[in-house]
Amino acid sequence: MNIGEAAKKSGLTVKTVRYYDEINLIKPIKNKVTNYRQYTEAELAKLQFIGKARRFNFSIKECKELLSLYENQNRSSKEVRDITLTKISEIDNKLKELKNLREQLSHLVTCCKGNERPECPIIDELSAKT
Amino acid sequence: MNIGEAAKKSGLTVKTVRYYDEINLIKPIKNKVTNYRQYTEAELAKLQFIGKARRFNFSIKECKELLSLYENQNRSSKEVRDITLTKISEIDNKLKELKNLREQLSHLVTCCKGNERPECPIIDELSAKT
DNA sequence: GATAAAGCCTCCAGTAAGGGGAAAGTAAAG
DNA sequence: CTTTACTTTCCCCTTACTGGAGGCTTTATC
Repeated sequence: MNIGEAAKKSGLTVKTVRYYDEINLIKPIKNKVTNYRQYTEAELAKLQFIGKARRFNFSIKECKELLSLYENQNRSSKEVRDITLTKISEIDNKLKELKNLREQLSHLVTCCKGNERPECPIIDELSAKT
Repeated sequence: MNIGEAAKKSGLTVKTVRYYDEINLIKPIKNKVTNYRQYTEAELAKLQFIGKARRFNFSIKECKELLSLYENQNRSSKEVRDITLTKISEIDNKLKELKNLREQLSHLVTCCKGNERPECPIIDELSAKT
């Protein structure tokens, strides 16, 4: 199938699919005459796999790893699980950081009257030394 | 003061400070002879302000807005508060998204034995249609 | 005074993961 | 035969810097 159909069926954009070719993630064969990319069903499945993994917040590099495990029938499930656990721990760190930020910002907001006057504890805090 | 001192006192890197000059965020005067950037105390204070705002997850564009409010003695605190509220709501969206991801990933992990066998519910899920 | 180290300068390239758009070839429909 | 839709490559743009090369200036050491 052509790239448009592959994109539609995988829920990715044509640009994205072309990009995945460019970075050697999913390289379809090309029609020698038209120079169009030709995607097989197996390649479509991999595109869908990548799309889903990306939605799970895996980076392209991690997607590459997962894809090679996906293609390796002799993989150990431990390898996949370890990558996933690492990702979860990254997410946990990000969550902690964002919660902390949220708390500080919302504290500032409660201190700020939010009126037409110039006195503003938020600006004061941002201006404070240290 | 020279850029190195300004960087150190603001907790930013020299590269970053130079970048802020390049994007017209904080533009110091330059010594005509040596071509060195010369930072005043006021500019240092702004660098510190930016550094803090960046740590609060404000984008450069938002920092620019906050900085102009910081410099405007006639600002209304409402303007500052509104920017901050918007930022909090962005953080909330990100939090929701990450929590959702974490839940799904940790569900997958509990389903995966993580042993030497190839059967892996994580890969299966990533391979699943839809 | 010579030299070396540190600090500063500009310019170029690269990051992640594509998006936007131009110019040109190809295919399908009316 | 023409229009429209699809595809191609190419190049620039995004965020917020970071790293490095090559070349001045200043300071410290011998």
